[in-house]
Amino acid sequence: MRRTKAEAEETRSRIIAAAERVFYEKGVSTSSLEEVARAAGVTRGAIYWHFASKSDLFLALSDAVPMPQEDMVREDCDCSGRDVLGGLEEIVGTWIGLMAKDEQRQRVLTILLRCDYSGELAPVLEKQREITEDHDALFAGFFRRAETQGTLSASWTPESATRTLHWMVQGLVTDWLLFGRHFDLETEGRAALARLFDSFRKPAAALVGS
Amino acid sequence: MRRTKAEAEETRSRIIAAAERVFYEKGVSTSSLEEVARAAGVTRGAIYWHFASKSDLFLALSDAVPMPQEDMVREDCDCSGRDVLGGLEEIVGTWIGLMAKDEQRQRVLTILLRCDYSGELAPVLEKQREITEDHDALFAGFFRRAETQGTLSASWTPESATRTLHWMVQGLVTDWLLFGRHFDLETEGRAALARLFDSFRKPAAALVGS
DNA sequence: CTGAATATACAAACAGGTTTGTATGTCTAA
DNA sequence: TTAGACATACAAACCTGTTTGTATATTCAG
Repeated sequence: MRRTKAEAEETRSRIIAAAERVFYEKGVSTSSLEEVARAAGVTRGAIYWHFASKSDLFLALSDAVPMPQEDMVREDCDCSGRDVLGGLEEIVGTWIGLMAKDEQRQRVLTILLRCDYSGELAPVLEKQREITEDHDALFAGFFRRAETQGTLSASWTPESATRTLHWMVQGLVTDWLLFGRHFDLETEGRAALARLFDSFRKPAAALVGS
Repeated sequence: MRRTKAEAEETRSRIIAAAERVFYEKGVSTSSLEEVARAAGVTRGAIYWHFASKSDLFLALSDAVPMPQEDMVREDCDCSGRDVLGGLEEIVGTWIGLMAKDEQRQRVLTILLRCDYSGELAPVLEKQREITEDHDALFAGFFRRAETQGTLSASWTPESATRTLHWMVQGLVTDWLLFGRHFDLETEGRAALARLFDSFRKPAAALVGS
């Protein structure tokens, strides 16, 4: 019965994959480790060998997929050039496109959105909060640079712009994931982004009075 | 032990109030009916007399507080006058102010945001979805009227404006409720609304070039 | 290189607590 | 008296965490 290390690692990922399916279909709090085990073709013994508890497994699952800002951070330096706002818009738009295609990420994010964080899962929520803070700090940096450049409209502050952008993207994705993907995420998302960033930008005085 | 009708009705509402406290503190899935009963000063027998099950109690709790659009709908006809966009902004702003003050509503909404809708609670989510749809339809009506009036900026359609407004308000309130009310809801909310509606409105050509 | 010793990677069984739903008892307002 | 409004008691279903068993990889002495 003893498996090789490679095989053990494979059962571990099989368990995570099974948890993804089961949690996605039945919700985290309502599904038992027995169900996950069956879906993975193992017994609860295997799960308890690889993970300390259900919340530990849940944590591993949420770690298995990169969070938004981890994707976006990479692009940070690329667009520090001239058009800061355009660069940020492109970064966010790219991420939305990524989400629209990656079904695994959609499932995991859906699980994270639906689950009840009270009790054992509280630390996961805390982690989410920290991630969000880093995320916002990164965005605020962009807007501050735009402000310095003079390209940010006077009616926005870097902080308010960050928050509004954050809220809109979160609302967009939440709406799409929780309510049955009833619109085209990338198209709608990019269009909404374009309009929002249009309001971020200083009005081009030259074009007025045509 | 037999109570009068008025007393029984009071027991019922005591149970709901207790459920509100317990669910808010411990989360829906992690708290038992025994805990709710203790918090209400009764036994589970009383709960099972008034409610068929835990999800039934949960449903009653979510019905106990009016949902956003039920507040806003009342104001519908008042502002159908001249400044449609200003009227809508005022309606939403008023509702945000209402939320900022009503602690019961804050708790119930927080419970609804945190809980795991998979399984027994699925019908509640469906209800939420329908409410949201009505809500959006109402808002879209405003924007259509604004479009007819010619006050809606050409870069927005009634639908896109509705969605963006929806996402922003939802993001605003979610952020505020789930992450410890770390900013002033009414101030930030009204400011964000003002900026968003500023971008909804047609640019005032007369003011340019001063 | 080889076989014994040991650690691994699970399966299976066990013990225990919790929670749910229900059935029944009981007191009292109507 | 009777039906309503509970309290109490009970049974059954889960689910979790732990323990035990065990076949097999690894490892390491010789």
